[in-house]
Formats: sequence, C-alpha cells, structure tokens
Amino acid sequence: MSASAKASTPFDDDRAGAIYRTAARMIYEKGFASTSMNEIAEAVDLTKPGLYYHVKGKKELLFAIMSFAMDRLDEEVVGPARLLEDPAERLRMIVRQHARLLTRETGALAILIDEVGGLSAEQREAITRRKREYFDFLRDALEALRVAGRLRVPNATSAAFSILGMVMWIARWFQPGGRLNGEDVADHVTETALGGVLNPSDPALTDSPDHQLATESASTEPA
Amino acid sequence: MSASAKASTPFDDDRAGAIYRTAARMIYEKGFASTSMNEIAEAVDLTKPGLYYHVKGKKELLFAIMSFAMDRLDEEVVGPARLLEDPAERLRMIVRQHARLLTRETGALAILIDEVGGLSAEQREAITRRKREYFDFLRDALEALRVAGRLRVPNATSAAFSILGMVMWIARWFQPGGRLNGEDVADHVTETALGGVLNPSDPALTDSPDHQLATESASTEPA
DNA sequence: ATCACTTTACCGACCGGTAAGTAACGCCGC
DNA sequence: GCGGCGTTACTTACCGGTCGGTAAAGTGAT
Repeated sequence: MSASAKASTPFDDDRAGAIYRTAARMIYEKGFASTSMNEIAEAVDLTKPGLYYHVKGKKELLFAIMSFAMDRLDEEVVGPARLLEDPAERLRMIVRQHARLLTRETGALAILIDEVGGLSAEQREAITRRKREYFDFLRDALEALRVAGRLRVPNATSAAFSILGMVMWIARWFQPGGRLNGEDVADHVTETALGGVLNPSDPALTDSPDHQLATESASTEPA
Repeated sequence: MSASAKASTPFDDDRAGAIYRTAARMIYEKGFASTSMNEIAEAVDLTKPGLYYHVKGKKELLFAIMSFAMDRLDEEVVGPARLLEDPAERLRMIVRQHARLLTRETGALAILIDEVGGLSAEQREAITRRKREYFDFLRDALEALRVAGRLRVPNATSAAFSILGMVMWIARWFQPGGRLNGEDVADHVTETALGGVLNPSDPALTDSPDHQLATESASTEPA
C-alpha cells in the first residue's frame, strides 16, 4: 500500500533524485556522522543494499550533494552577479541571491558546506577550492570598493567574512512557515550587509526603495 | 631541580580541566559525533575507562563544555553590557565582547553551541533556554533602538540574527596566528554590525575613533 | 534469457559503556 | 615501624549494539 495512487512499482520520476534530496535534508537536520545509511535507505523506502545499488558510498553521496549545492551557488548567485559592473551593485546581487537561495528550498545547501570533514582528501580539496573561488568573488567586489574609497571598514577580507556569516546564518534560524517570509528576510539581510560595509553616502545604499513599515518579529530558535 | 622535568607521577594541576579543554578542542575540530571517547582518552594519555573515571558519559561531557561556554558568555558579554543604558552602546558592547571572546582562546566556545543534537532532551532544553535568553538580550537592545527610530532596518529580530551570524562566523575563519589580530577583527566586525543596523546619523556610529589605516588581508579558508 | 533492481544474511571494525582488578598513597591504631 | 585499610586513579578485558559495506540469491518486466 503506497501513499495514494500508483501501487507497487509506480512511475518513479527519478529514484536517484529522491535519494539525494532526502539524504541532503537528513544530513542537514542531524549531521553527516549521525545519519546512517540505514536511516537514509528507510527514508526512501529501501533497504540498505538497495540504496547501495544507487550510490557508491557514503562519502560519494555527501560529495555529490555538496557539489550540487556549489552548482546552485554558481548558477544562481555568481552567474547573475557577474553581469554587473559596479562593485556595489554586484555585491548587492551576491548577497541578495545567496540569501534568497537559502530561504527557498532546503537550506541544506548551506549547512552541508561545513560537513567537509566527512569527505576524502581529494573530495575535500575539490570542495574547498570551489568555496575559495566563491569567497574570492565576494572579496574582490569588496576590495574594488575599498580602493575606490567606498568602504566604511578598513579591510575587505574581514568584511567578506562578516557578510558571508550573516548570510550563511540564515539557514540556522529561518523557517519557511514562520512570521517572516523568505523574500523579506533576504531584503533585510541585504540591507544590513550593504549598510555594514559601505560608506553611508554611497549611491548604492540610497537607491533602495521602501523600508519604512515593519514586519514585526520572527519565527524560530536563536542559534 | 624540581621546576622542570618531573618524571612518572608529576604534579598534575587538574586532570579534569585538561580533559574538558582537550575534548572541547577536538569536538570543535571534528564534530561531536565523529569524536570518540577513545580518541579523547588517548589525547589526554588515558585509556577509555580511565577517562570514564573522570566523566560520567559522553553527553555529560558535552553538556559540561557547553554550559561552561554559556557561563563565559554571561560573564564576559552580558555582564558588562548590562551596565550600559543607551541601547546602541549596549549593542556595541555585546558585539565587541562576544567577538573578542571568540578570537581569544579556543573558539570552541562558539562551535559547540550548535552541537545540541548530541545532548539528552533535558540537557538540550537547558542549553536552548540559555541561548534564547542571550538572544533576547541582544534583540531587546535592537528593539529599543527600533522604537526610538534609530534603526535603518525594519525588523529587530532579523537584525539580531544577522548580527549573531556575523559574530559567530568568526570562529570559522579567524586563526590566532594569521595576518589579522583578534582585537582588529573584533573592531571590524563591531563596526560592520553597528553600521548595518543603525541609522547613518546615529551618534553611536560617529564617536568611534580611528579606522582609516587598513590592516591588509587575512588568514584562512573561506567557509 | 537478460537486465534493472531489491532482498536476506552477513562481515569486520568500532562505538559508548562497564566489571573487575591493581598500583600508589595517606592515615590509623598499636 | 609497621600492618591494615580506604581512597584515588587508573588498567585489562569485555559487553551488546551499530556502523559502512558486501555476497549472493531472488524478482518482475521486457
């Protein structure tokens, strides 16, 4: 007896996709080391060897999920931001798109970023290199602003880390069903990030539209 | 004579303290679930049962470490900040002291905060309650600023989470031996946090002294 | 008959935790 | 001064359970 219609061997869209999505959510919720292959298998209605027919091993599963997450980052954040020439506008795009990505679907994307300990040496190196490229993309925008005298803080690197932390943290507290919706949160964080590093007089700050009406308090646990 | 060598049975200052500090560092580096009691025991030159003579169990060890971390937060952040009446000055003190605490000694203090999954239900509740109290302390300062019309963002809660993320993230990238020293990082992050949420005209922003000379780029991996 | 897929049964390694024994030390009565 | 004794701080040996992973035998559709 399966869920509603489609008994026995339904028309499984793609079993592999379900496995990766389910595993991503579970690892995001409980941590990589505390999530067993048995639990993942049961969650997708398989036995463990049934799961091993589809995936090569636990490390490969994690690596595939993290690679997928980095793909999304490249496509939805770096891609659009690269088109903008003004470093402040580019910075705004990076922060906003990254924040929106974290509020939409999963959030697993972000948390998985710091499960690098579960990877093999080569896998870890590959992921770390992609993360570093992304970080440099962000820092370069800030460095360009610094040499143009548009930063209110003296150091582009610590500014980049601060912004990254602010954005990444969204995955820890934002809940899709809460009082704040994802788009509002992305807007607030973007405004806070830009205001934190840019000179108050910067044109990239004043062109933002309405933010006078409050949305009241939010949703979930602290940290 | 007696000062240096001391063979066989030295004069062990406090073995328990060494256990907790070592365990904190290891759990911070590898994660709670991936750190075995055997490894902790070996790191302090004991066998596993020898370790169990000093600690009741793995959960209790984690709980003790996290409680200690929260104690430090209360003493060194909340304590001093409570003395300040102006909410902006209080906010500045919270951010700065928390940032300094993360740059000095370990950083384990922060990372351990999100290993709550390893605790029992009652332990988790106790830690979560303390975290919530701390978060509310931070949010209340921001809410006071909001009703006074001094915030440039509409929501105190999302502002509090953004600041918290920015600060917590320090533990992931800052390295004591790197190009930036801890005090500078704490200053930069404080400046970024305050600038991110306060109106540009706020007196709490302009009274900060020198930040004209850059300290150049930083140390470690992205995230 | 073949192939995609899933099952039952099992492996060695390691997990958190414990039972039982012991070496070293301080302290007591005598 | 010394034998007995409790306490501290460990040790060796071992427990049941779970981990990631696999061998081999089906199973149903084509």
